[in-house]
Amino acid sequence: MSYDDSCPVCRTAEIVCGKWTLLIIRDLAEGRSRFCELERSLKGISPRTLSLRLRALEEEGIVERQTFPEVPPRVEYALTEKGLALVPLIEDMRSYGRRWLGADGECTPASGEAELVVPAPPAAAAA
Amino acid sequence: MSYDDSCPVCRTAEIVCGKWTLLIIRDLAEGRSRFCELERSLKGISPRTLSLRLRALEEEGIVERQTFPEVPPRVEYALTEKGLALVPLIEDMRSYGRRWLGADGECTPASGEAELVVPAPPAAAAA
DNA sequence: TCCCGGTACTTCAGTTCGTGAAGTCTTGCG
DNA sequence: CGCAAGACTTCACGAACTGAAGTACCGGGA
Repeated sequence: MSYDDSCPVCRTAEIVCGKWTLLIIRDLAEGRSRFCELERSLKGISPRTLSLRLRALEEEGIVERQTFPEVPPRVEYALTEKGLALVPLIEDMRSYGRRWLGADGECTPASGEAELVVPAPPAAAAA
Repeated sequence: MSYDDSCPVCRTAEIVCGKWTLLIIRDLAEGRSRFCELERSLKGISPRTLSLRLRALEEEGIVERQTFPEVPPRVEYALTEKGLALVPLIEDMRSYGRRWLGADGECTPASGEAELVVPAPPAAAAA
């Protein structure tokens, strides 16, 4: 891919810059998820791309895959520690999008967001 | 591109996920730069891609382009405020790369890094 | 005089990446 | 039987990215 391997920004860019990759991680940051849930949440992704991304992310050790031997087979994906470490990146993107791109949708169930980021807003800021 | 427009993460992903885009911003975060400097620093980028990215980034209001009517014509690119707001993202990527991908190179002239983060080195450093 | 080098690109042909639609495999249900 | 669910593959096509080459400009050296 011709990026410079010794540069940490390049290395991260390589992982992160496939189309949909960051969005998959954003979804998984909310909790473990199944293939078809991701497919539904990432409206517009092709199953081929989702499959490819998930596989690559698994190889990188960013997501973990767990198969259940049920009868429509069930597979769940979750972030590893290495994957969780990307969440601050996502949060930066979220605030950037809100501040500079005028995007204010939730796009994720809003459940995890508070947990993940805000430790405890100092009540003073509001006043 | 089929991303969800109301989602801030998606919107940012759209901007940021072209190959090289983040690296261009990383370079520009070190200070204004010319086309051929970027070309040299981003070893392996094709001039076409660089040109395309720079143009797109300009349209987005992330970089500013300034032309000097000199005799080999000179063009300089710099981050706007909207572009500078992406620097924390780059810094997250840098620490992620260092911590989780074992990449410890500098990849940028090392000059800017300190400038950007440290407000003013105590005069003792020079002596 | 003619060619060279530097800068900022554009054009071209070819490869890789991502897409939508459709197909695969398994078993439970009506 | 035939469809449904779930997790994918396969296929053919278009978009993105690539390397090599070309364009336009002019000053300077052989």
